Amino acid sequence: MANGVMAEKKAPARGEERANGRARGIDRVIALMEHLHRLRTPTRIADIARDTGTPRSTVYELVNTLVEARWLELRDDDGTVYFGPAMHYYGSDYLDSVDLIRKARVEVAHLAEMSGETSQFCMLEGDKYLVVLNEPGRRMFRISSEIGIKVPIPWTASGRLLVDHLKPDEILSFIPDEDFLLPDGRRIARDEFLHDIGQARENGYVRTTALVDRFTTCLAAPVRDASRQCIATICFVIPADTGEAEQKSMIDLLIASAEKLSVPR
Amino acid sequence: MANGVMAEKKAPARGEERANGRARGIDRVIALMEHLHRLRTPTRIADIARDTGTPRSTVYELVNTLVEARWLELRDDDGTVYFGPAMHYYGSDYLDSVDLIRKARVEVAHLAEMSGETSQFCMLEGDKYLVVLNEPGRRMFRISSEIGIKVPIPWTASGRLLVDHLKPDEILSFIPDEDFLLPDGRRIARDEFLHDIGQARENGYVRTTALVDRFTTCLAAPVRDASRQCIATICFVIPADTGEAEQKSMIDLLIASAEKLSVPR
DNA sequence: GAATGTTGTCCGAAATATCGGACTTGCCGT
DNA sequence: ACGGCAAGTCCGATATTTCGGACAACATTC
Repeated sequence: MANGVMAEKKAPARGEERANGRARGIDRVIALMEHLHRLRTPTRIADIARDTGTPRSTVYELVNTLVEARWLELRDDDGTVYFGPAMHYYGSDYLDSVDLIRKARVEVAHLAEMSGETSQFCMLEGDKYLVVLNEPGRRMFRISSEIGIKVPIPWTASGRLLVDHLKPDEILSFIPDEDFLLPDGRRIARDEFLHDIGQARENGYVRTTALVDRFTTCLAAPVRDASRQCIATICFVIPADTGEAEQKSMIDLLIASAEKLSVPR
Repeated sequence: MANGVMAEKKAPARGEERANGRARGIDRVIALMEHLHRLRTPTRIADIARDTGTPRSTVYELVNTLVEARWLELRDDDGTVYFGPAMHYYGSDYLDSVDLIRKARVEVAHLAEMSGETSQFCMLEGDKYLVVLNEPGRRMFRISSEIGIKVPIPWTASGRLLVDHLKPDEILSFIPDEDFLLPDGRRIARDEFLHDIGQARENGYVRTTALVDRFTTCLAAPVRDASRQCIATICFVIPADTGEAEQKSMIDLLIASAEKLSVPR
């Protein structure tokens, strides 16, 4: 295998499995795009075929079609493909069409510019947390964006705000058990997690340190809808050794921005 | 017709026309997405069917699939569909994967924040100009983004830089005749256009006023590759009555940013 | 330089996705 | 209340797309 890509799941087409291997082109394409998004790197066609369980001849056929439409681009001359400009155009149309996100973009950009630190706008999708907007700061100590990548709720500061409308037992049944296990093997205690959530609601913000990454602190503030439910968060991702005074003033910035995005009380 | 959408072209599937109306699902989907991007507004399914020349039952079937994959979203409860979050995720992956664009994002954001005015990053696609990145200023006097929308080269300030590696006769044969006709019916004189281009190359920037829009001025500076060819531009879109001193300092900002994005001489 | 593996193209067969049209439901104006 | 129109669902037939496998062109290894 010339590329370090591992088969992830031998994705079974999409939706329901079909008895024989045959699938619609559109379902193959959806699987292909999801696969590229998971890998987040230009990928060779043969690897796509293997890892998505799509016949090789079919992938070649579809990739040709998609490259022509600029949904995909051939990269580097090393026979890899990745997303093309059309995805950016359609994605921009989406961002502009959603009121809250359009406003959040201004806030996130402003926060990142003001502070020089990475600022994000996050929401839930199902029982997972994900980054919707990411504005790298001047420091930019994390290069690869994680936009649209699902992450377990307990791994994140924002997650502690996004479930704060649920009762403790609802929270624990909402979040899958395995999501309390951090990537480094540590396990987040359920009662501590619930305690954090109560604390966060009281404070109007949340801070976590060294959760996913040993040297990173996250600061987050809640964006609330008319019913005071937290529908999104806005946050900073900063080095853990940032001074307390600086952190305090960043929290104030966050709360002000979050307030602007929230439906007025 | 309950919606003000006009049939644009009765799009003939994609690629080559097929004798009978039958087409692949993937080609139908590509036509559908391009259609939404052209309209840039949530659209009813029946209208999509009519305007793309796709059978109604087929569109319903495909839209269901795409909504499930979050490529599309049902909007408003008024039965319209538009792009969904997946497009944003894939589009972000694209932006992050292209070196020049990733760097340009920082510059454009910075310029918009500094000046409070709308800043853009533009490139050619075929013989058309298009906006790749758009950061609205605080003023934000133009709401709808035009990201990924093809515009005739002569209509734009940046266009006068993007063709400056061609000889005069090459330029005139590169740009379609009808592209010299402005939306308001005026026609751009070819020799004036060529003169502008020469001037722009000499100055290292270009300014246009009241081209597409009577009250708008555009300032643009060239991003050049190793062979000194202009491969992109970075620009401001400002009210035409902006003071000269302010414009001058904005031009300096532009040139500095464009220089940073260019391959060093 | 033979053996082995990888990339990309091509082709015919068969399984099936697309399509047309019928049908239901709901809305609107008269 | 009624007729006309649009939205959305459903179903069977058939034109077409997917798929497997063969093949050629290169690259890599021993």
